[in-house]
Amino acid sequence: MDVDLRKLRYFVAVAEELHFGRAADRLHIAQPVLSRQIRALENELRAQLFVRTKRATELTPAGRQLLDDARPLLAAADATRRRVAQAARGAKTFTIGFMPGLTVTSVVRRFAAANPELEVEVVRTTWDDQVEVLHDGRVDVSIVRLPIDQAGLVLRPLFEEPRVAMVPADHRLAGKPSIDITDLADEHLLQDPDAVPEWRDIALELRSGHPRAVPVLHSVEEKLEHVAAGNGISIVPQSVADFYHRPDVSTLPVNDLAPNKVALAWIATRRSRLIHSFADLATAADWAPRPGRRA
Amino acid sequence: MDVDLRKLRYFVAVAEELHFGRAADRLHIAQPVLSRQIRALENELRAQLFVRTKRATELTPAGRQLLDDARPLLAAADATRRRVAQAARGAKTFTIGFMPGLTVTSVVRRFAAANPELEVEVVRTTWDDQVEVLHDGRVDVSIVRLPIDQAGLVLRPLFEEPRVAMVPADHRLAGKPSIDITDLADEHLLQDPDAVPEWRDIALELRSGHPRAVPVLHSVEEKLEHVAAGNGISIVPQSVADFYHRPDVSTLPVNDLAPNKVALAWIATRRSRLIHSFADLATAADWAPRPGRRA
DNA sequence: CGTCCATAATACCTTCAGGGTATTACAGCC
DNA sequence: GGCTGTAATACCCTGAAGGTATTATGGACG
Repeated sequence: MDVDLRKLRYFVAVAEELHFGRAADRLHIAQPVLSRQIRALENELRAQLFVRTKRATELTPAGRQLLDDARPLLAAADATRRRVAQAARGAKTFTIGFMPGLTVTSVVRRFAAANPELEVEVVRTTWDDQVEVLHDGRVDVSIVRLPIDQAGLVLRPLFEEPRVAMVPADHRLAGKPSIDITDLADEHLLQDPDAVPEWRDIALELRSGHPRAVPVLHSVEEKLEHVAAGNGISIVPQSVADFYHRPDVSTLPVNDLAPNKVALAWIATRRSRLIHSFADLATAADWAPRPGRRA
Repeated sequence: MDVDLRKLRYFVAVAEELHFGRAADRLHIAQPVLSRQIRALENELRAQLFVRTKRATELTPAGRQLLDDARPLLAAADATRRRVAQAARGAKTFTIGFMPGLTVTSVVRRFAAANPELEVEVVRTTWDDQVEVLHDGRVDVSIVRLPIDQAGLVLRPLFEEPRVAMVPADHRLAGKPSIDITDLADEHLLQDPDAVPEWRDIALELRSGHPRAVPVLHSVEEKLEHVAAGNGISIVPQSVADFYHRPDVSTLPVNDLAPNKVALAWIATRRSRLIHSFADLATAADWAPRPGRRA
């Protein structure tokens, strides 16, 4: 009658690997078991999920539909476990995620004061997991930097802030009062080009057909390390530049760069007095960037 | 590792019945099995879900949290099954729910014309299931009458329409050009008083402390049957009155009655080109009530 | 106060799903 | 034609989920 979440997890692994053997390794089970479980799932759902040719494994339309649905479903199940565990621990906690550079202390302090029975936690997120932490229940609300995948979320805009370029201190542009985005056309950007469409559209290295590889960087610190080492430049929100200041990296205001939008996000299916009261506090708060250390 | 949806369903049954025996009956399993499964669930989650005194069964805080999460989770699982089954059937269908009185044909026709590869279905909903059909995947979008439980949904307002009173044709007020809500203070209303707060706040029968029972009515037709039989009166949106017209029931415009709001709703976690294109069509459509047959 | 009743838990059995290993079937490649 | 990579098949074993019979226990009641 009910789908089995274990089988769903198996299915997602196979759908992502498109290879039974590798998926089985990832799941730490034997390959024949996985084959059998997927077969069973297909029977239960009365739907073929994969086309297995001897040489390749592909998703059917039904499989694609299931993959779309299975991921949020599994995330919701994880979130449920987390929330129950927390409720059982007795101590009611409320966890707030936030992206680097954002200063949440004042809002958090006011929220904690208004809810003294609550244990209020904060979690620093990254680009990769700022949405994930919401879906899997690690945080109750998260202060995110747009753009994000908004599916299943409620967003409340908080403020906008300019974005600036971070270059090595000995860079030819370092020290200029401001630059145009076109000045960066022949630079190497240490992040996903889509995050800065203004640069992507003019970048020489992308037009040359030989884009340089972008290392996978999960934190601002790592990114700055690469900038300082002269491996490239980076575009970050003003507050990030202010917060993660280091002498061997210079900050440059850039004209014609759309500001970064910051919003509060939470799961649309959840309805909680606490979430709404936090949202109201956050909306009312003064998010003006603190005076930068650069000044 | 993963929670078992079967156990979750069992849990919900027990949480709703607060009685292992009755819950077991409802689930068509033996009571000891149910006791054991709930125990197992409690162990897996490392959380006590019920306090079992010899005489009563109560939810713990963790149990309440789980109940809140389990219901949408199970609904999402159902919806997944439905959508996969549909995708497997090959014929891509798009299903639109709508409440009584609403005329969706023109929008549906235009949507079907714009998506000829699609099989477009319509489903009439009721007050009870207009939200449920969205959560369990029976429809892709639904045209709902507010107020509804908006958790997990995206709403797009479409239009508003006045509400009118339906009374027996031989009622003392029948035939009046219009009445005030106060004229109905000593009438019996055949619906949930909270649906018409203007009446609830003045109703004599509610102030007397001896409210008459409201029969459980699932369709407009049943409601009108009761009205015609003289068992009470009913407040409905104008378009419902126009559509379900019968000679032994009269329609009365009522002053000081907030209009009924109609909106398009869909599941917040879903992101589909089709849903958005339907939403745009629906927003652009002319929803002005058709000329009533009463005229 | 003893008996009965209602209710959940315990004991014990049976079946079958899910895990494992060994092996086979089959397509492509050298 | 043998070799390799890949999924499926065959077969076994364990444990979870279902069932029935019974027990423990607190409340109701004569």
